[in-house]
Amino acid sequence: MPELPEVECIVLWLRPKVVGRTLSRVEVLDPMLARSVEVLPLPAKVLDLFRLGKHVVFHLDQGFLVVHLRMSGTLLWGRVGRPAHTRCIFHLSRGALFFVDVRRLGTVESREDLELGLGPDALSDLGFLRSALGKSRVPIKLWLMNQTNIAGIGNIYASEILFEAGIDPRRPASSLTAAEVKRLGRAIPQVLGRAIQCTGSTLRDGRYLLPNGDLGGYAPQVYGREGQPCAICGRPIARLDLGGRGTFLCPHCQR
DNA sequence: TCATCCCTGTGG
DNA sequence: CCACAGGGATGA
Repeated sequence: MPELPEVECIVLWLRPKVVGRTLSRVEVLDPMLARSVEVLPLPAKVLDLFRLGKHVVFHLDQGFLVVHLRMSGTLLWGRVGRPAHTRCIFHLSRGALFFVDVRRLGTVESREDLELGLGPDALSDLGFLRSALGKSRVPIKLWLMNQTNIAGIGNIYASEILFEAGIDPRRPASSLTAAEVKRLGRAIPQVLGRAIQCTGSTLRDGRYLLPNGDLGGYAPQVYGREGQPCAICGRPIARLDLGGRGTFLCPHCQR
């Protein structure tokens, strides 16, 4: 479900609620994500909460708790009762955080380090793009979605960013001209920043929510809009398959 | 570098 | 019923 903007919004919302509080218990309801949670020394103080790529990281006084929401996970703050599909509950002083995940693909792990194998964050300095892209012949959209290349971009925003940059998602990464790399470097923070300002995107299935239950307000320009008119030229948005994922573009505006 | 798989739910 | 869903690990 969540890509960089959604995870960023979740973290921004939660940070003031959890930082400084004590994590007394992690109640694992789904054995599928038990993993190394038991190893966690509790109780622990939450020193900080931050985003790393698409991961939510609790910095505890004795290590890190890393949550990955994958396709359908979300974090809901202190609701009365237990939401459907709750897989795990983080019990904090004066509050509880529910990890809800219909598809059960999400993960919770305690770690001593943060070596997650991620490339530079998509909101960091993108000066590396030019040389990095030159080394790969994979379609640019798949390159952007590979977290070891650049961290945080997923299936929605890969399509959105390439529309903003006017680049066809099928183009080999190494085929981009200097001007196109420059446009891409501008489109990435622009699209992601705009999405964060809109508190992320909630698709029709309504799975992504802010921790208080609010919906994200970002309206995609191309993602999920097959057949609808392009905002620039009015011609219909097309859909194609890249790496087994739905890919949306304006064939006229993106070259 | 690809297809396949993990899992569950929804929409056409 | 089948296609598809915001992610990523795996193995051919």
